[in-house]
Amino acid sequence: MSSGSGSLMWFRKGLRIHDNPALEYASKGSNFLYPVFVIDPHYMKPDPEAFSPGSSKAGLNRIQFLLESLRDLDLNLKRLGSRLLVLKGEPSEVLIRCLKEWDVKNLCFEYDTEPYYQALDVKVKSYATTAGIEIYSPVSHTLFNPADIIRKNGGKPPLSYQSFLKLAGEPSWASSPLSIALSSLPPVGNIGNCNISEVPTVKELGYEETQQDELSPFRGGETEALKRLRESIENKEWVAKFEKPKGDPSAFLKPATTVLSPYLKFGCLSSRYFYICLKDLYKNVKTHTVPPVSLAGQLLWRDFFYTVAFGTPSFDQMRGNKICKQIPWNDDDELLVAWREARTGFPWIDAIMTQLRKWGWMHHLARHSVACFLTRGDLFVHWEKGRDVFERLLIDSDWAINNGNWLWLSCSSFFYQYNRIYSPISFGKKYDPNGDYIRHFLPVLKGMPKEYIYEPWTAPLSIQNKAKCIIGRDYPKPVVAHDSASKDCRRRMAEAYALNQKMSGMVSAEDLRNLRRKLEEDQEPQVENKRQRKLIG
DNA sequence: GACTTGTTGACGGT
DNA sequence: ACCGTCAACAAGTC
Repeated sequence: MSSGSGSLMWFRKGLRIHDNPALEYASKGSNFLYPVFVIDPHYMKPDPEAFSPGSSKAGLNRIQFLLESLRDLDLNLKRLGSRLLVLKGEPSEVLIRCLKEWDVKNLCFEYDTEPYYQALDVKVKSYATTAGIEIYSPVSHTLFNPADIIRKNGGKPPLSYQSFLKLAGEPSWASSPLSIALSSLPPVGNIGNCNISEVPTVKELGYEETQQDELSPFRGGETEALKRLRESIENKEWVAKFEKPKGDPSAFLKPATTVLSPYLKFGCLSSRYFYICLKDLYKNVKTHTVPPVSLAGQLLWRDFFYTVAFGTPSFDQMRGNKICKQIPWNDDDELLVAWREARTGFPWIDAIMTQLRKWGWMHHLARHSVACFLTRGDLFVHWEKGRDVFERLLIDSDWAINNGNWLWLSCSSFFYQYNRIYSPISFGKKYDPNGDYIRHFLPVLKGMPKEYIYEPWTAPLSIQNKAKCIIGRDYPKPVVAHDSASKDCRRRMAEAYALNQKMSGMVSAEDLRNLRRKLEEDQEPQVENKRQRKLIG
């Protein structure tokens, strides 16, 4: 590194001071440091056409979470004698302009495996290289470098968690201490003619205050992340006994998991620091759970999906994705919208979708429930459509993990037992027989007795009257009958799997069209979707 | 044979 | 009455 000149620290994810190798490198031996975040209008500007308040890419909750994270980062930088320089525009253009304008010898940013950043990095790196600017871009978002794991596996990503674990082993950095604290940072250099602003508020971005009736209860930022982490690992017994599939998806006053995912997504919390804290705790207890169910196992799941996503072309779509089963999903926008707008008539499903819209977060198993319902369980709608809704509305939506889980739940990849279908009625009931979760997120069903709250359409009219909730007027009738719909989904999955096997995965668009036609022809009238909707709704 | 977490109903223990 | 455990259901890919 050349000294006596400036470094530019480009923040994208990794919105933190602790365990931030790029920031540490940028601050060492430089007289000046330019900590930059570029607001991409594409990601932040209000889009009135979108189906929920927010931009064309992100719902308002995640935009809010990001802004809070940036404000916190700015405060933490100020404590160290620096500040965050916020710029607006297409990120690579803005950054290249900064590099031209300022006296920068080092450009530092956290390496990112997502296609969006890969494409951005190509542009920025190519300019920096020709301008003689040194680039430092370390892997610090995940526990492992996905490229290392793929190399170890002979060029292909592992497709099961266990094989991933075997390849991964212990992370190389786990034996030496991480750099957790910085004592000071070099001052910001001359910013010349660049248009620098403070971190904007949602209002300054053009959002009306009344656009959303209930905002997420989770506040963004590194400070909040570390506080949440401390609170989670304070309870050693809880951490030691943590088993993911045993959590209660209906717990909302005190969620059954840590809710650290949004902080990991934006890098407000270092997954490596989290991992070290857990290892430390495990050393000091008699027994503890192990991957895949343990809390450390959850971090490894994250790395697993990052690795597969990085090593799989067209990971985020069905067509052209080698690990994805080709399935003739239906193109029914009416069913998709009912699901998205929490109008399926299944209170468990609609409550989860309402929590998603209001909080931008729901329990892992709740996500399973609604994802299964939309795709292979009941509605047979394309997983890409559901993925888009989650990607927009979740505050923790992460490209690799979100797509990976949709592939999983739709039985398109990783998991293939399509007979195992979550019941939209009984799955929630076993955790929350009283229906408190439903009553909270769907107040219209508040008065429905617990005997009927998971299937309100079965309540006698006198009960509906007493509950002040007439099904079909105050709350919708179910969009499908679960028994027949799930049976039909199984049939379609079996046919699709048979086709994939017959063609050894090389299913063409025409093959799929033919199968879709065949499935429609074979359909018995009483389970035919459109007619059924007319009968029921 | 290994693979993250379905549903229902029976059974036995508390 | 409420819990955990288990088999049956019907069965997938790598």
